Amino acid sequence: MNSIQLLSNHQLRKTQFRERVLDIFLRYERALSQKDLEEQLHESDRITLYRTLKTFEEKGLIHKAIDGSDRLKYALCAGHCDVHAHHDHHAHFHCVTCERTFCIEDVQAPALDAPPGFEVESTHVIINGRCAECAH
Amino acid sequence: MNSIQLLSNHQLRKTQFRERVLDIFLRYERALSQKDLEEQLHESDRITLYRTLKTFEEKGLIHKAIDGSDRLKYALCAGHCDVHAHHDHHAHFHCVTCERTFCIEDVQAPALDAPPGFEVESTHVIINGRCAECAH
DNA sequence: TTTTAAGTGCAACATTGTTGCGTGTTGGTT
DNA sequence: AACCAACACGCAACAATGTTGCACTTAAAA
Repeated sequence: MNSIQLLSNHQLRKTQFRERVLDIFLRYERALSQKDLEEQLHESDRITLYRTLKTFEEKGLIHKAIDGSDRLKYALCAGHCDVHAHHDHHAHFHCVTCERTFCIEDVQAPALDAPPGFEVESTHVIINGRCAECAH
Repeated sequence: MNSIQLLSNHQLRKTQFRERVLDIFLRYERALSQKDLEEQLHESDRITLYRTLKTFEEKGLIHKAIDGSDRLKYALCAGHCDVHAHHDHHAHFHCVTCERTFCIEDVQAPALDAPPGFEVESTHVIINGRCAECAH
């Protein structure tokens, strides 16, 4: 999957900026904050990036990666999300040392007993700890 | 448990402001954002509140309630947390309609297989959905 | 009651989130 | 190939939130 395919699959216009952003996601394969992206995109407009991420999220290319850090992060969707719904049910591993966040596809959300009357829509699992590089 | 006991149990000076903040937590029994608190505390200093919450969190009176919303929230700890460590392993239910967040003590974090070399420190479970009041 | 370590409140600044608007670009249509 | 309308971009501006420094006040220990 390349950035141009991703854009056309999601009814988005192909622009140089969007391709650059998607290429970074494809290259790093982990959740990235806006700041992470700005560091990779030499010369980029903060607002354009903000709106680009928002659009990508709405169209189902990327999803918010809740990791418990203060900073909002995004990660590429596995592939079958679209403008109607996201289907990412994996866990996010957040390294407390290097602050990087990884998607862990294997972990499923637990079966749960919500209180009576509560309607469950989606669940997220966040794991805090130290990644392989920071652990030793 | 009242606010004065909570403060002395955690080696914190008893001040009027801290008592007011704790009373709100005791009254509402759910996770509250700084803005929620400001609305209850008529006349309060934003910075003092910010530092008060930070201190409470460090001393183990309250914990960050990660709920996937943009706003950081805090909730009272169950009781056995202190300056050394937090021991809150419950789930947080975040209502997508009214934005309120509830601690769900019954749900445990799932057993998990972190990738090789990753050290797990803590896990969080977030449930998004609609609370009893907003569901019907 | 005195002392001092801690808490409070104001000012100031940094960072991030968000919107409006004029200009440039894309992709479909003529 | 040229045109056009919708969309995307980039700048300005503002809002909300996070954070620190400092002077003044207060809690609690001596």
